[in-house]
Amino acid sequence: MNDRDIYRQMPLGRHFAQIGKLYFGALSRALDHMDLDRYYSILILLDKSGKPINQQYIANFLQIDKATMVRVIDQLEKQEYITRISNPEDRREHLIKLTPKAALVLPEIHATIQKLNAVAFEGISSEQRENFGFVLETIWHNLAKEPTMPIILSYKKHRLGSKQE
Amino acid sequence: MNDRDIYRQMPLGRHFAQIGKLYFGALSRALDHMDLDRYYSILILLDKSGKPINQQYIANFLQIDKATMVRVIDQLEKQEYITRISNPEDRREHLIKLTPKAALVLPEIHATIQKLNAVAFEGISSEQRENFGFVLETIWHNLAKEPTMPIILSYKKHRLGSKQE
DNA sequence: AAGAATTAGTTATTATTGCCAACTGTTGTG
DNA sequence: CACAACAGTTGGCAATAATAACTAATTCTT
Repeated sequence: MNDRDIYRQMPLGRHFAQIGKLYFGALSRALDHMDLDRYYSILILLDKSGKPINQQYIANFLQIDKATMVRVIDQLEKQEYITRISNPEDRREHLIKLTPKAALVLPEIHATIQKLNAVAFEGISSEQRENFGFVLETIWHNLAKEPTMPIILSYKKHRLGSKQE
Repeated sequence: MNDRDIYRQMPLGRHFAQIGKLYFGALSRALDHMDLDRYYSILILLDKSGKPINQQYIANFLQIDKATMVRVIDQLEKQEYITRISNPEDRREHLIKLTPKAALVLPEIHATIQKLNAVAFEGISSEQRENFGFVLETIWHNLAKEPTMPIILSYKKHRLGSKQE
């Protein structure tokens, strides 16, 4: 069996993981000049939601546990991309709101993602692409029903200066 | 915008990562009774290759660095799934060979993966599935050409007993 | 054929991550 | 009013994989 065939025999999840890795590597690279490490997703979520949302909601949406979320929010707040506002209607909640600084960088983030998506889908017809999206969602649904072990997933951007092979 | 629409706006890579996580969670769960933590992939690679291969080759194939590979191999060797053999033709190399114990568990691993793949693709026509595979490979190629930051990806199985939400 | 460069593998060190458990303060429920 | 449930916070921890520096074996250079 040659490499290509063996590759096809690998567990499906491995391909997803690998591609996810490639994608975030490219995205990190393209947005490297921002001090944002990763967590673009949080800003995007807030942006698209169009209204302040609390931490627990974000954590659920992004499938991160709330303790981790606290630290991410801390970081983003320190960098002045977001602010915490205590919700007067439920003082347990902290509503997270985008700052003007975030509004400034979001267009570039969106544009970069669009561009990267375009690269990813190069040579693929819009029909195929649509089908792909459908299958992706279906797989997600199918697997979400399966019993699982808790799995820790981390995408960590490495410090600069590490060599590239 | 509702959650579903927002989800669609998230970076493509996020979906891959998430699905990869689900997949490995389910796989780990299904194969929990084996003492194999993860690294099924190495056994599969060795199995499909049909011949002993050296560590560097495995590391390249699975995109793991060689230092990490040493530990994985150590672990698998201790558990007697593989053996290291010094290659007489190039004594720098250690050829990795599956043991009878590995041969014993491999059928179940393969079967479990097949079953899980079947679950994942439930409700998807073989045509769609084929198209999906094609798109996946294309995306991989497209992204592999992009400049990237080094990204550390880890899928870590958690100890038992942790609660599931 | 001797010395330099490369390669496979190893070890030690290190930074990072994101989980869990335990805690505080707030709200809802009986 | 007591008790449960919930949002957020903090500390501690286990796991991971990367880099760098090293050894031993091989190949390349001149």
